[in-house]
Amino acid sequence: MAEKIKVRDRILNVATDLFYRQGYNQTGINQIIAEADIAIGSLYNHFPSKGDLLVAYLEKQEEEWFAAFEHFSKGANTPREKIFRFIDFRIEQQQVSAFCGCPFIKIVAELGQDDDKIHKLVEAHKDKQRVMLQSWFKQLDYEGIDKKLLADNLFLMVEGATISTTISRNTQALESVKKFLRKLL
Amino acid sequence: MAEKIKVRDRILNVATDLFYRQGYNQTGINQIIAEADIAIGSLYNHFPSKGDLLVAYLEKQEEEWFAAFEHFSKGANTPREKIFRFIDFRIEQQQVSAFCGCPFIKIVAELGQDDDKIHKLVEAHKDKQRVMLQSWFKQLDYEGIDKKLLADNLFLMVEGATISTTISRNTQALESVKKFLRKLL
DNA sequence: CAATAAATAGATAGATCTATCTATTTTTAA
DNA sequence: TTAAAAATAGATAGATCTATCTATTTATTG
Repeated sequence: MAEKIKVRDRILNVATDLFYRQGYNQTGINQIIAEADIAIGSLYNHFPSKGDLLVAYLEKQEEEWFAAFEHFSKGANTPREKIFRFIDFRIEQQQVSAFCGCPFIKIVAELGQDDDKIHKLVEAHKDKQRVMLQSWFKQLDYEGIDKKLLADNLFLMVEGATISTTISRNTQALESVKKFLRKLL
Repeated sequence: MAEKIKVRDRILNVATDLFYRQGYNQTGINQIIAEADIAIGSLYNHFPSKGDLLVAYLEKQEEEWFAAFEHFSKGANTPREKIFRFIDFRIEQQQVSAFCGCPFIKIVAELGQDDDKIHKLVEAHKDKQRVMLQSWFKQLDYEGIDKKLLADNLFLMVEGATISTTISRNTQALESVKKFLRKLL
C-alpha cells in the first residue's frame, strides 16, 4: 500500500512549488491548503505564520540543493570535472523547472533587504556554493589567471546566466559559460 | 519660482521609487497616492490600472538607463574605455540605490513568466545592453578568445555580480569582475 | 468672463488575505 | 480499549487591496 505523506510534508511540498513558481507574495494561504488538501488549522499548527513557512521552504531548498548536487556530480573525480558538473547541474535545474530561476535570488528580489533572516539565509547559501567552487579551482592544475579570482568570476557568470535563462527561456547563456570556460581552462 | 511638477510625473516618480525599493506587490495604491500627495481619482485618470503604472515605470527605467549611461560614459573614446565604463556605471547604480539590484531583474523574479508584456520589455532591455557590449568588443583590438563569446560572458558576469551586490550589500563582486577583465584584456 | 478640463476629498464596493476559533472526527499510542 | 494528539470543516474577524463613484473645487484656455 502507498506510504501516506505526512500533513506537514504535504504543506511544505505544495508551498515549495507555489512559492517558487508563483512567488511568495502571489501565493495565498488558501491556495496552499486547497492544493495540499489539508485544513487551515493544520497549517497553522505546523507553521505559526506564513513567514515561518517561507523559512522552512528556504531551509529545505538549501538542504536539497547540496544533496541533489552531490548525487548529480557522482562520478566526477577531477576538480575540472566537478567544475563542469556544477554548470551542468544548474542547466538541468533550469530545464526541469521550465526556467523559473534560482529560488534564493527570486526571494531576495521579491522581499528586498528588509527581512534579515531570509537575507542571511540566502547569503550563506550562495557563499557555500562559491567556496565550493574555490576549493576545486585550488586543486586544479592550471597556470593562468589567479585561481580564486577565476572561481569567483565563474560563479558570477553562472549566477548571471541563470537569470538570463529565465529571461530568454532557454539554456543558451549557461551553455555560453561552458564554452567560455572550455576556452579558458 | 519653482517649476511645479505635473501630477502624472509625481505619481510616476513615487511609483518608481516604491516599486524599485519595496517591490511591486508590496507597494499599494494607497501608499503611492499618499507619498505623491495626489487624489486617487487622479491616479486612475492617468493610469487605468496598477499594471499600466508598472508598464510606465519600466518604460521610464528603460529610457533613463541609456540616457544616464550615455552621460556617464561621456569622455570614453576607445572601446576598451567604454567597456570599463559599463562596469563602473553599474557599480555606481548599485551604490546610489543602496544595493537594490536591477529593476528589470527584480520585476521578472517577482512576476515570473506569466506577464508576457513585462517579460518582453525586460528581454529587450537586456538584449540592448548585450548588443552594445558586443559592438565594443568587435571594435576592440584584441587577439584572444572569440570576442562575441567574451562580450556575452562579460555581460553575464556583470549580471551575476549585480545580484551578488544586493546579497552582500557591497561592491566586491562588481570590483572582482573589473579585476578579472583587466587580467584578460 | 465663461466653458472645459483636471484635480481634489472621501466614501465605498467587493475581493482577497492572514490568522483565529469552535466543534467534531480521525489517528496514534499506551 | 481508552485517553491524548492530530486533523478536519468551516465560520469569521479584521486588515488590506484595487478600483469606482459622487460631489466639489481649482486650473486652463478660448
